[in-house]
Amino acid sequence: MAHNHDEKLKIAAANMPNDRVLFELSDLFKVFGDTTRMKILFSLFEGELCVCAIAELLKMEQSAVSHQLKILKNANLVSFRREGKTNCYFLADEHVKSIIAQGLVHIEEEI
Amino acid sequence: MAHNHDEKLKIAAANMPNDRVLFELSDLFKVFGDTTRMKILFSLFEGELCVCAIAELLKMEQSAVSHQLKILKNANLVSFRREGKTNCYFLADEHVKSIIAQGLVHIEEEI
DNA sequence: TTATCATATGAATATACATTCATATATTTG
DNA sequence: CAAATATATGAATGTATATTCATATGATAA
Repeated sequence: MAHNHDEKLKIAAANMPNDRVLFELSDLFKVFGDTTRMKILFSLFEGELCVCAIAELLKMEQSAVSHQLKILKNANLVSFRREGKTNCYFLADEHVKSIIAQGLVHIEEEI
Repeated sequence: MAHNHDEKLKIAAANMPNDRVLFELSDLFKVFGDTTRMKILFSLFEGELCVCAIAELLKMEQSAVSHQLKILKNANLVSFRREGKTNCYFLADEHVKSIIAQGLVHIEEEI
């Protein structure tokens, strides 16, 4: 036990969210932390798209896109509706854009 | 080439950010996507802390904390100042809180 | 029903990464 | 200077995960 910082530690500890919140928060951001998923989200900014359209746009295999869409769906970032043989995916709500917008502000401020 | 979705694809493609932005964005969110780093960020919400204080608070090895602080520093989420033998880390700017706040809004809205 | 199209999914693989361990660096104190 | 303290860092390891491949499911059309 080296130098003392009990006061500051108490304050920091008192303001630390519980584990559930910490896990859910980092799990949420983890979903944004992948280029493929980020591309998928941006592709849905202007409206819904079916899986094969996304795959064509990103030049990726349909399977890979489906796997990532599942992750996005589990995180409540996208939803979909069935239309005949296709599944049309769309952004689940406006938070998605808000969160990305905050990220954009940050990266655009680096000199 | 199955059914047609050229119109929607054009719109989506036109609004897709360039690769640099996509990479920087997902790289930024990736940094938030880890429980340890999230804890470190929250521990700095009320003010600066030295490395050993963070390690003590999180009950983690100093080395692990240092490694994660480096990642946070590279992402411009934290800065530090030298004070004698210790390094005092603090949040780099208010974006950090804004981004986390947006994430909190999202996870708290799940029913 | 059979064939086709659109999507989902399990298993396998390759890569990314968080933590640990050992050690290096830097500052202060004796 | 040597010893102690605070931190940083490279290498190794184990785990998480993105993609691919093969295949299953589900809907429509012939």
